[in-house]
Amino acid sequence: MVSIKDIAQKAGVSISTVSRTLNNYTDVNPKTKEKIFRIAKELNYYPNAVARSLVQKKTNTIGVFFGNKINSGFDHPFFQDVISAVREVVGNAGYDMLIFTNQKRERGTYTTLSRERSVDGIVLLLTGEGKKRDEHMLELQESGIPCTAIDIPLSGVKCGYVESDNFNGTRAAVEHLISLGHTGIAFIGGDEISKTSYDRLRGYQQALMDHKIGFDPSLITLGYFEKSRAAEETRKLMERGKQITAFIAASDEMAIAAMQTLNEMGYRVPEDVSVIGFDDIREAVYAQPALTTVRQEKYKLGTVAAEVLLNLIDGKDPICQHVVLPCELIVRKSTAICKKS
Amino acid sequence: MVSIKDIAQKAGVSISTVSRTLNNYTDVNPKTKEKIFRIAKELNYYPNAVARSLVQKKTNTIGVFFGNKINSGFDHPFFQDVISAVREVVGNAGYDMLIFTNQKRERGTYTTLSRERSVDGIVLLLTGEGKKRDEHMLELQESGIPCTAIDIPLSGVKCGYVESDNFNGTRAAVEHLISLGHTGIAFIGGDEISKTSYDRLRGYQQALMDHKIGFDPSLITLGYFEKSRAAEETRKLMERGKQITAFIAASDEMAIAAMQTLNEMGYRVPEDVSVIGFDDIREAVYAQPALTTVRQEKYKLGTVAAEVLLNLIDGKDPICQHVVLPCELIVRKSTAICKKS
DNA sequence: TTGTAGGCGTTATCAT
DNA sequence: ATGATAACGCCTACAA
Repeated sequence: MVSIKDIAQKAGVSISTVSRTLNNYTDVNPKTKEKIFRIAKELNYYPNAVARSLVQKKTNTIGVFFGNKINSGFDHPFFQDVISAVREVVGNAGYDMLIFTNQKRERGTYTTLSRERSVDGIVLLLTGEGKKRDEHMLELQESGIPCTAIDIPLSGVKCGYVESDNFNGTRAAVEHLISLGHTGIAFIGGDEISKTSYDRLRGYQQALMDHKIGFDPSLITLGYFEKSRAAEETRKLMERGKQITAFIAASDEMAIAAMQTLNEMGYRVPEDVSVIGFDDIREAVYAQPALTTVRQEKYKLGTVAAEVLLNLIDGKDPICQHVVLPCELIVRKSTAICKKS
Repeated sequence: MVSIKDIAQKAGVSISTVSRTLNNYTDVNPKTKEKIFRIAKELNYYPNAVARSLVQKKTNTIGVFFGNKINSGFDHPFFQDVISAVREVVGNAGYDMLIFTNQKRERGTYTTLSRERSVDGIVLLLTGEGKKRDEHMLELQESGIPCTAIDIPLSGVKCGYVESDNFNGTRAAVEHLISLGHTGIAFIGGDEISKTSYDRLRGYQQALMDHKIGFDPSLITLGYFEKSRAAEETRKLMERGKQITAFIAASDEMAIAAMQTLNEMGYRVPEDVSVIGFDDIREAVYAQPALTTVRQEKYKLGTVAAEVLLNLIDGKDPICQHVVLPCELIVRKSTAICKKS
């Protein structure tokens, strides 16, 4: 490995002169400057980012935490667009992305791992249990490490988070069903720990109340964003003999699972039962029938999360950042007029 | 930031003793050992990976290069599974993953960027032009940096590459069509620079020759793995009035584009024209009709690429590594018996 | 304009 | 069993 020391030696100058030259300082004699650049090229020199980071305390690296479970991170249909957007934004700002994948660490928390690696900021892309606001999350918030998350309410001077307007999202979904004459609307929620799940449930309840329908608690269930759970809950609900003519699920994957289950049970979608999802993942278009759903602006979520993070790093916005992006109801073929009404 | 120096001071020992303790050296007094661990915890100490890397010349980091264009890397339906597998394997081996996203570097080649970051090894996940064996690729091969690629024939002591058996893949696809009575089989290839494209074309030609059908060069065209190009070529081919009863495309995305175009032109798939793709991406299942295709073991490709890389890093396999994985023909609904035969 | 020297946090090689 | 001390490659006052 060739270092600035080698260049200095060959050029007959000190290493500080080389360093200044390579970093485009102005106070360097044009002649020596040129000489140094020439030798650097001859020797095929490239700077050592590790050494530089050690002294500058800046790695030009954004850390990314995915959940460790399957169907999270790269596998997750929702995060694919998000991470792609993050990549674009931080890349243009001069950062590389470090994905924390090392499994050989026992004591690792978001904070310790980030500090060990000296990343300049981090993005949290977590699902399910990972979203719980546990001690690790609290530690992170107090750490002072610039961080942004999708869908996780982080508070702290160097924290930000971005989410969709989940409340009005499901609300619009319910309104759509009501306008089609539905009143027996079941809800397959997410979990009991995430704000996302909570807000979607609230939107559902609000819409029903707005229209004086009132909600039957027995029509509300949890699918934990898993296909199998959603399928199971769908079956249970239908077998209970309630007057259900429509389903709203807190994710497209669960909605698709619900449609499949309904099909297996002999119900036709949307003739017998309407179904609405949430997210608008790619599969939604290809589903049979094409899924009516609430679209999240996934790419935008990632873009904003990255931009907020960059601001946090640059110290531009010391206040807590919370951005809510609008959703859009995408009507496809899985919803129709309620016949029983 | 608390360092081993601080611990040493508080414990009344030298920094070397602290270092030894923290790295679980045996030759350290149990008492002082315990004391140091206690203080380390009190002070909330965590090691600085950057400093360690500087002296050890090992970063425990695998670099990943995606193409910079859209529809590559995270966006690419093919690479999603591949990268997910890579992540799994290198993570279990104790590595984190650095995605090279920084766009603020002009002079960056695979080699210089990798050296700057001192990554221990790299994975190349490139598409289209990125796969060209240009000077950057040659530089990398001679660099001695452990690297593996998907679909790019790398040669060099520290290089490996993994690919599917593309030749026999398209060959099986053609055989399937021939068994259905087709003889007018058009081929929408990839590009003229990648080995992948070349092998798939060869497989197509071989199968035709094996069955004494002979191939009409005018039925062979290039779609460059782009939907729009594939659609255009499909239209051109059909309008030329040749006796085409089936298409084979070098990717599912192109095959789906071909199906759409055929539909627009008034042909029914598979009744009038059969279509086969390559890859078996998720969309293939949802396509209308569901696409018959040649499946690549995407997850396996990533697993093997990562494993080969780890061996290369550990110096276990100094010889050039080239792994070819079998493909499997997945027959769905886009192929049917040829009526005109 | 250039050189000297100290330090970033860690590991590693010697002694002791 | 423990402590000096010298790297690792780079940056940055400060001095000249």
